[in-house]
Amino acid sequence: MAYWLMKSEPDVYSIGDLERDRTELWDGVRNYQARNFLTSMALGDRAFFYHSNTKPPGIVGLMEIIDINVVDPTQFDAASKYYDPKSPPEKPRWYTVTVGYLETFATSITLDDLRTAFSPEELWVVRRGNRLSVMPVANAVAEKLLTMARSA
DNA sequence: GCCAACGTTGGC
DNA sequence: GCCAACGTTGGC
Repeated sequence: MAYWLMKSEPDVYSIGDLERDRTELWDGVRNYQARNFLTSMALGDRAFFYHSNTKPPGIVGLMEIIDINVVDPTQFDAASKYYDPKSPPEKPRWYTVTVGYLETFATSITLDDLRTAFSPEELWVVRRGNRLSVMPVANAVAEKLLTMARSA
């Protein structure tokens, strides 16, 4: 089982929204590196939910990957802000996953906490200028994150 | 294929 | 609201 980190702005979609909805199709990723990580995911993988563009940014909960290789429907929706007119319907450009809610951490792990605990090499989200919205998390790092989340 | 212009992300 | 980082686009 692999671990990942997935970002969302809480004003757009938050861990509270996922707790209410229970499952969610993770649409709108329009970056090839992030998409390649999405298509690398396996059923049962876990993903840390990261709140970006908020105060304070940080990891707020845990999700499970419950469906994989899902064609992102918003790429064909002309009314969507994620519409991609260059994506051929017979060979869609953008794939994603469906996530399921697992837990909201009693205390979120802020970006400051992450910088204290991990190097930029260990955890990509603490890299300067990092804009990737989906990234892998090494198992050893994931286990430490879970310990941090549950010992607070 | 290069690279300047542009747009977006996301911390602060 | 600002701006650094950086991916994408498009002219050549």
